[in-house]
Amino acid sequence: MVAIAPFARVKQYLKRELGRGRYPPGRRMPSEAQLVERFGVSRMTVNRALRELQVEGLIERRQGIGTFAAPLHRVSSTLTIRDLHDEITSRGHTHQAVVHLARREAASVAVAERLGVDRQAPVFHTIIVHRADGIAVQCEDRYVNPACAPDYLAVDFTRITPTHYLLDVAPLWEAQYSIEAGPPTAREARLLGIGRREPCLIVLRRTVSRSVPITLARLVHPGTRYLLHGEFKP
Amino acid sequence: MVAIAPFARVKQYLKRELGRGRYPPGRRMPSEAQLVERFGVSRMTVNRALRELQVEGLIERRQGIGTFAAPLHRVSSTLTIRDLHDEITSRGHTHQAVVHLARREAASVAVAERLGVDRQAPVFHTIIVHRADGIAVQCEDRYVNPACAPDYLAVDFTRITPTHYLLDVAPLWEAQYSIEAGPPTAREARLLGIGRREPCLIVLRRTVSRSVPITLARLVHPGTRYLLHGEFKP
DNA sequence: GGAGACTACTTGTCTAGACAAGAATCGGCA
DNA sequence: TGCCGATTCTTGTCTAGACAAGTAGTCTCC
Repeated sequence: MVAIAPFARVKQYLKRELGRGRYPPGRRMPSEAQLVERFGVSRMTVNRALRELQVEGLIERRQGIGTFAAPLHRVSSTLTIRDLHDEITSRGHTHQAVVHLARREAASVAVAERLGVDRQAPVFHTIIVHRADGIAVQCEDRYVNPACAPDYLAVDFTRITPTHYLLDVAPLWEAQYSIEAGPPTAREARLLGIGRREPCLIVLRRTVSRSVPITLARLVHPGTRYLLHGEFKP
Repeated sequence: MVAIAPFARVKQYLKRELGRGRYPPGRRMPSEAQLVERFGVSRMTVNRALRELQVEGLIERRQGIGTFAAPLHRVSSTLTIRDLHDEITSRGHTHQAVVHLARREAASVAVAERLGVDRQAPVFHTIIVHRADGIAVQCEDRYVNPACAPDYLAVDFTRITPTHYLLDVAPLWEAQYSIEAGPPTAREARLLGIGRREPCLIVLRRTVSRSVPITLARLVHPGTRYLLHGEFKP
């Protein structure tokens, strides 16, 4: 396809017009029929262009009403969370994991509730510090539901990260996460080799597969040694 | 459409099989022709299902070769950054903005470089503290390229947030951002009414519209009063 | 043995037409 | 006036067929 595909041409045109401010948020955009006529393509082609723009959040469509420029006052981008091992090694650094705890425990009330198990039921608990070129960049404190990964404790976490292993065991999942800044706990500060008052980026993540909670993770990164970054591209 | 649409049925089936681990990463998946036969639908319908799964990152497709289960060792979600005003008021809180600085300045070397203007060229600089129910939740330190928004300083920022205004002036843009934890500057601590050692969530954002840098922003949130949250849904 | 043509299979895309369903408008009728 | 149905416009979806283009294997001919 040396020339640009028709559906892409329609898309490009509409994007450019949106970028020029021709369609401010809420303004009605051309209907499919109008675009069919203007570009001399079939309706399916126009429909695909519009559907993709809708997925990208640039327009809103309502059956029976029409197509409208989306209010761009929220902007979204895909945030990719990669396996930490990949992330470190792909930048040419060496990754090393030190296991400080890996055992079966009785679930506390808070853990039991969020992990969907009974109070005092056995759960797996690991604490692993990840280092890039010898420098501690993450303290990973994780609880795992044994029902989902019965062999979790047998994994050699110096070679396979928990994230990686859990993705193999439970391929598709959903997760809720929050990102905040805060101080490390005393133990985390000691394991990371930082001061107790040093600001840390703390990610809390709860992972669910087919309605069954799999794992709770608290990922603590020393603020000066780690940052999330990303890019928006409408 | 009371019954589920055919393309969604195909999608759902493949998602379920992926979730059950039937197609581990890299495994070949059924071809379009096979799915057409199995579901008794047209190829366009199957194609749409597969295309959407591809966009969601669940499968990889290569022309001439076939369709394959994607390696799920990176997981992505859409991170939505909303206008702070919307975010606060939509939760039933009141939003208040206090302008602490709004003036024209000569660009420093660092600002000039990142904003794509000459050194010492005039740029706009605003410092605004945003409060939710009277509590400071963000200190917004922003530089704006005058070429993109000549009337920037005339805006009443107690009523319209800079983000909102800039989105109106330059509708479509790209942004790079980074999120880290760190201490506030002395001035930020004073403006936010927090201690100098209190951990803060710091977002740095650079926004570009059609290759022209628009604005640089440093958004500082007291760690205990703000958190980003989100959700992955494959 | 090697090179090139041929074939089969894959995904990528487009077309013209069709029906369904949601929403607004207009006309007629009580 | 007020209500109800018909019409029209919109998006949502599906179909059957078509051609293009990338890949891999096979077959033939030199």
